[in-house]
Amino acid sequence: MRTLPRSFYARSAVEVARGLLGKILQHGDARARIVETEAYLGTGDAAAHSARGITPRTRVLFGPPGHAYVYFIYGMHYCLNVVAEPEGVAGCVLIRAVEPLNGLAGATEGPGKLTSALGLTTRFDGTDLTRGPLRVLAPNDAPAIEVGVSSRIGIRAAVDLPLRFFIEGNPFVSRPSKPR
DNA sequence: GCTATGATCATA
DNA sequence: ATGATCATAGCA
Repeated sequence: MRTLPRSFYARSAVEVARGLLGKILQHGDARARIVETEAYLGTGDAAAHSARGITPRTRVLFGPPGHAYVYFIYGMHYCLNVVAEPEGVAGCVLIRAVEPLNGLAGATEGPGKLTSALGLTTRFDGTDLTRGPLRVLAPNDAPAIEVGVSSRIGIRAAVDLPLRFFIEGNPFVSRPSKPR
């Protein structure tokens, strides 16, 4: 299996979100298939962390693509994102659900759950996904995938934008069809 | 410095 | 509907 090159990430958040479906998320020996993602745009997206400019937390969103953006939320959960767009342009993809392949304990459907199962914390914030222990790989035998689209989950702003992507029919998708 | 709030999840 | 539980951001 081949590690995705940085050029894969240097595209729009929407393209990266779709492209990430079916790819393999690897942390050490643990591997899982990405089955659900959400795109967050750098500009014109009130729901994105980057919407109000660069802060110490969001600076990685404006940096080079192919890096991890991990943040802590609700006092309990970590969320894993992948930085997209060329350097200088904000934009990221939230990994919402993965399908466990090996070396994984616990549920992985839902952003808080998968980071818990993979052992991801803010320690991985800003790490390079093209090298190091946390990577995204392209499977050798890419199965045919039907991509479903819906509005994003768990946000207040820009609820109507169709920026959530998932593998149609995959049982590990956190929410089968259209949310509220 | 202080405080409101949130890209969640499990439970009732 | 609510609670667990805390980093971040915005303001003073």
